[in-house]
Formats: sequence, C-alpha cells, structure tokens
Amino acid sequence: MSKQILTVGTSVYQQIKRDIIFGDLEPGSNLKLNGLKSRYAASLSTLRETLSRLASEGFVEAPEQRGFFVTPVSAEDLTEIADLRILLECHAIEQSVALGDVDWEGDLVAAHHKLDLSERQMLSGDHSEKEAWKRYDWEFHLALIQACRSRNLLDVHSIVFDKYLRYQMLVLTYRGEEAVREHRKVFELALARDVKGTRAALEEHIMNGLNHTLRRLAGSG
Amino acid sequence: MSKQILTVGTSVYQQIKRDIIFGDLEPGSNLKLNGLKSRYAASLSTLRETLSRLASEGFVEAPEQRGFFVTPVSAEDLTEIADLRILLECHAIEQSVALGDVDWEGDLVAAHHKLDLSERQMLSGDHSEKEAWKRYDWEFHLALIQACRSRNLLDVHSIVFDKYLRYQMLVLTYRGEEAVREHRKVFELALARDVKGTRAALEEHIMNGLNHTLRRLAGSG
DNA sequence: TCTTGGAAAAATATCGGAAATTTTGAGCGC
DNA sequence: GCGCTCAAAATTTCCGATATTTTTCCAAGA
Repeated sequence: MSKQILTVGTSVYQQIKRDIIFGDLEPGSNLKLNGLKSRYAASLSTLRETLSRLASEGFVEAPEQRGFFVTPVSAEDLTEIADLRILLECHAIEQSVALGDVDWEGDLVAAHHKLDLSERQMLSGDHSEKEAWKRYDWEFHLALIQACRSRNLLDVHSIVFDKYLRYQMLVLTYRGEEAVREHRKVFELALARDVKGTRAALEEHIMNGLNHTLRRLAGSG
Repeated sequence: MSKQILTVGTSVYQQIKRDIIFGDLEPGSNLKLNGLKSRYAASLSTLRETLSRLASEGFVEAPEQRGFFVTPVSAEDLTEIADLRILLECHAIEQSVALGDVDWEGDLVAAHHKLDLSERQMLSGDHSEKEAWKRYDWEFHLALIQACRSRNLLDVHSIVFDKYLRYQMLVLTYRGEEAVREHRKVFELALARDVKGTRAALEEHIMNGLNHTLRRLAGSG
C-alpha cells in the first residue's frame, strides 16, 4: 500500500496516461508542450521524455517536428484492439488456468471479490468510484492470466488492455448486470480448471463488451 | 529510397536500437549517459528521451534513479518471445493470406526474391552482408502479414520480431539450406492461399529457428 | 479574387549546466 | 579482519535557455 517516492518523470507519466485513458485529454487533441508545462508542472525535457514513452506505447502520436497529439479513436481501431486483446488474453488465460497454483487461486478469489463489491456499488447507481472500478476490473483480469509464465506476454497485454479501457471510459456507460454475470462465469470456470470453457467465456465477455462499446461510440459520434 | 532528413533524436534512436539488436551493446551492460553522450554525439536530454522509448519497447531496462541497462538475455526470455511471435505472426498470416489482394501478392513475390538472393549469398559463405540479410528477412515476413488489416497487430509484431532477431544475431550462425527451404515453403503455400498450411509452415519455421538458437545460446553460455 | 512570397510569431528540438540521488571508498571502532 | 559511518565522487534527474523548424498572416502581383 505504501506509495514509493516517485521521480517527476514517472509521476507525470502516470498522470498523463491516466488523463488520456479517462478522456480528460481529448482524443486527437494537440499536446502543446507549453500548455502541458503549466498543467503538469514539469520542464520541457521531462515532458518530451514522457510523451516519447507514451508515443511508443501508442497512446500518443508524435509526427516528426510537429509535436504531440493524443492518439485519435475510431471504430476500426477499437475493433483491432479488441481482436488483439482476445488473441493475447485468451492465450494467456489458457496457460494460466492450466498452470496456476494455490497462490494464484487465492489471488484470483480476492480479486474477484473486490471486483464484485465494486460492481454492485456501480449497479446501485453510484458511479462516483469509476476509477476504483477500473482498477478492480484490471486486477481481476490480470489475476486470471497472472500464472501464464510469460512476462513478455503480460507486458504486451497490459498496454492493449489500457487501450481497450480508454474506449470503455469514453462511452461512459456501464454494462451492469450482464458484465457481472460474465465475470462470475469466467471466474467459476477458471477455478474449476476448465481451460477451454474459461477461454470461451472470456472471449464472449470481450466480444460483448466490444459490441456494447461500438454501439455507444457510433451513437455519440 | 531517398533518406528523410532525420532529427538527432530519431537518428540516435535508430543507432542505439541497431547496436542493441546486433549485439554491439552487450546484453546487461550499463548504459552510462556520459559514455553514450560521446559515442552518439547527443545531449543528455536527447539520450534520456531515446532510452525511455527503448525502455518502453523492452530493449532497455530503466530502474528508477539508477540508470539504464541493455535488457539481459536468457533462454526463458527467448522462449517467451518465440511463443509470442508465433501467437502474433501466425494469427496475422491467416488473416493476410485470406484477405491479401493483387498488390499484396506482388510485394510478396518481390520480397521473397530479394531474400532468396541474399540467402544464396550467405550460403556461399559470404557473411559480410548480415545487416542486409536481416532487412530482407524482416521485409519478407512483413510482406507475408502485411494484408492482415490490423495496424495494431503489425505494430506489436514488429517489436517482438526485433527482439527475436537480437537472439539470432547473438548466436551469429546462419541456419542455411534449411531456412531457405522453409521460407520457400511458406511463400508457396501463401501464394496458393492455403491458410492453414501457411500457418503451420510458419509455425514450424519459427520453432526450428527457436530450437537452433536455443542450442547455440546454451553452447556459448 | 486568388495565389504567391516571405517576414513575424509560435512551437519544437537540442543543448549545457544546476540540483538531487546513488555509489564509492577511506577511516574508525569492535 | 569485518562492518559501520560519512564525506567525496560519480551519475542520474531536472530545468532554463538557445537554435531550428513549422505555422500564421499579411501584402503584393497576376
């Protein structure tokens, strides 16, 4: 729980990434260095360093000599990202469910419990804790695949997951009851060590989320 | 063919990445900023920016407050990367072979031809053009999956491919005749639009490369 | 009116140095 | 000999200033 003392660079990196994912920095918008300088209280060099990192992860575009932009959104991009997430996460969950040990099960139970609590709160109409819900959702999906034995796979997945999350945050709506059921189903199949079943349930969960988000994205604009 | 005028940052980025992939910067070695400054003729800020990018791609490690290191190598890491490459590239090639149009076929034929020439030169004992061979190998594999219709997938793949390549360069040896045959087989199955066949041939090609590289890696230590 | 040229303004890219942190190593007590 | 402390050295982190490039805008000519 204790917060490590952060360097300015890391702190600014986390803030900007968060602001992009939560839509506080609008997709496609121009990130003027001087503007960011006052907003995030860091020097130009530090900001450039941060934006370069985000650019290589794909949250920012950095055309040579003409600054930085928040990566735009589009239905095609969302579809690609969801496909990629399915490819990576479904592969990882198969490995993980097959290989996970007792500690993995314990962490998974804990993560699901916290997500469940948070989703019930959202269901009851209290959307104030969107950021907390986002964290629990992430931690649940991470717990599922944690035992896959590939750091490289987990690293790539986490970036794709965050990109997917930006779209979810953008449409602002919560799928409710349906998502709760899907999470529970994946959870139970994973504990039962049903490799193929878990995989199928996860794929369905992501596809449903994609369709939901695509509809809202088209609806708003 | 014309070379764009590059910014210092981009130029240094390409040089350092190349030096890591080709082993001129040793795995695990400490990248002292002042040392790099004279070697690559750039300021500290520019170098930090570059190293941050490479760190987020995974070629460099950047523990907080204690500098930068070339990412170490290990048999486990190589195995993970090969698995990831199979996951991504085999998925992409299925899409690509199914969807590719006439232009795709044309580019593929050209890429295979150039790779074939380069490999024959390597076979005849002339290893002077290792860097050119590397480029042709990359361009061939890229041409194969180019029509997959997912920029996101291609972007992730290119990083994983480069990481795999570093291990190949590290062991220095060329698989020769065998690799030539495998490339030709993948090429012909792709042109024949045999989706599953191409996929299987590609997977076999990567697995053979992995085993070859793993043996050499263990051998040299 | 439309296009073109080209300064003025704005923004980015790069650098060198100051501040903060980690590493080194010599001296001291046990 | 071994570990500990603390200051010196090395290194990383961060910022302000300069150089370069792009963008804006206005006027002149077709």
